[in-house]
Amino acid sequence: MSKYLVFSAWPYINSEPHLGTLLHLISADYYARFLKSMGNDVISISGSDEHGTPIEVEAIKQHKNPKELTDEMHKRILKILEAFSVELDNYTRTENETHKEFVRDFYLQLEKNGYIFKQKTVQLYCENDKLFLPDRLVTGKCPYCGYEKANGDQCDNCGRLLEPTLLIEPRCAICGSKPVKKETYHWFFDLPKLNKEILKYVETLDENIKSYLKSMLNEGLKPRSITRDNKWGIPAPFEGAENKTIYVWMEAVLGYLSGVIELEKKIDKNLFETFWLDPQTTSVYFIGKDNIPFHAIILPALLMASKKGYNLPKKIASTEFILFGQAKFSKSQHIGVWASDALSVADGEYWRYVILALRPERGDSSFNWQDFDKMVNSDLNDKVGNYIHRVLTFLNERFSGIVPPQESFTKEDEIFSKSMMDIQESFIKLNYELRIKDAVRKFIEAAELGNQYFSSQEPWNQIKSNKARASSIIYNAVQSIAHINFMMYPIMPKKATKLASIIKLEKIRKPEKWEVIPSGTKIERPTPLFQKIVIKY
RNA sequence: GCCGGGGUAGCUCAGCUGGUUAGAGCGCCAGACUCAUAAUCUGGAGGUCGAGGGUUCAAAGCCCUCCCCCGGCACCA
Repeated sequence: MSKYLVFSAWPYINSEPHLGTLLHLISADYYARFLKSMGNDVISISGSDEHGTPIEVEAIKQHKNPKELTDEMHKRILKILEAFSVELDNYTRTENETHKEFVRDFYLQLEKNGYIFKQKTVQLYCENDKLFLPDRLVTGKCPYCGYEKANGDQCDNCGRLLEPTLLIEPRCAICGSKPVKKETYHWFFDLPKLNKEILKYVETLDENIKSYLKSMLNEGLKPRSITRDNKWGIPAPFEGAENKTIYVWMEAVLGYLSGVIELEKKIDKNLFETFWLDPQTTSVYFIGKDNIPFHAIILPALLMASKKGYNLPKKIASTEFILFGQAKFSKSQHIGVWASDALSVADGEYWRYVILALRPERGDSSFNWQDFDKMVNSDLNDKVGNYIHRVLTFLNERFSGIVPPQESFTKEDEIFSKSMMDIQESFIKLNYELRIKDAVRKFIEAAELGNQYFSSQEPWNQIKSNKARASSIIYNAVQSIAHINFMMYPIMPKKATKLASIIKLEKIRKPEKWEVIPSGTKIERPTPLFQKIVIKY
């Protein structure tokens, strides 16, 4: 038994999450469940990331104050997570008091340790909206190509990187008025001071993570600003920073720590020290590739600078993007699948399977409705669902639902049970290697194997002439369902729990041997676990 | 521009420390079976592995050139 901290990137809740956001939450939930079913000691954490300018902007658009907006959004997310069976040990939000307090103390500690300094900067300010404008919220004419709608950070027409101050006729992207240049002070995290340690740490990470960081590390680490001039956020605790907040990114990542403290308070157990400070703990972060620099450089650097001995991220399970057909998910162009749309088409657990089976672990993967149809109706319903159903129905019809004894053990039975155990073992191994997509495939393979065995052994013929043989076949088939149930659990926990109750399993744990359900067990009459769905596309 | 990832059967992808006739799933075609939600099982067709050159006894895999797609390049979360 080992200790694990399982994290999902915190969704930024300025809008409804789409499949890409759900991917990390579902992956983390999947992984935490897998680890628990293996008997490990696991804490899983995530939460709503709710501060910062984009939320303020969204609130202005909706004529609300930011807190109202995020209260609403957080509630919506909780419902969505429930619908997708995501039950982390603590799904919280960055507005919680424990978090805010932890962040303030944390940065004061960093200041004390000499990693914070103050510097003057010039930024564009919108007097109408009373906001310092992030680069992206400034539009204007591109100085290179003359494109009228260039953003402050990049021109979408010619692709060149820009500075907002370079734009000709800059405008506030929110109200369109002309921003003014304004001097301000900001506090910076002295990243270069940790250059050596970071380089050493990065060496411990996977190759693909390293390659993402290459250009950043080659250029050398630069100080990173940690304050912002907006209102909606955690007040910066530094002297003279009264009107400033902590930059959302720099505080949201600390939620991985504060989330454990908050959980600890709720259940009154010493979790924070035993997990965050014990080097034996393995931490796993499920994030998108866009988040790699923050989790592989900034977060570890912050943890180092605190000098508290916190565990640095051990495994960063980053994924590429899920594309919608050929196109990237896009809010503005309404490309993609959003949580509530997804739920109106199919049960959240079907989506869990589809999302995990598509997990873009190597390259971008693309989603289309034809494949979705096939995955739900063929993989889930026809292969897995029908295998379970045909076996349990046969058991009910011919054996009154009582698991028969194993009266013979043929060569075929041996091959079948061994192959099933092998599949289970590789399922486990792949999961520990974080090759979740392949592990999920094993679950389907298990059902295929079951169908092959059942079809080739023909218990419906055997029962006419050789009831003892039929007994053994059904006995083996029932055992295989228990193994499939174990693999199903992290993928579709509610379905698996329902199945477990049908086959009279109290707890879903890794089966150590072939027999899980002893002869003589009375099994309920099954109802189909899955239904086909009709999709119009 | 710089860095990185990708371009493999109709579709989604695996294979990529070079080595038997390039794989899987779906789709398609044919057959088997009837316990089961017309579900399942078996077999088959189908690819000049983005283009061109090179290294090698041997390349999808290594090197060079080029084309296409995607992402990052730090105050966007």
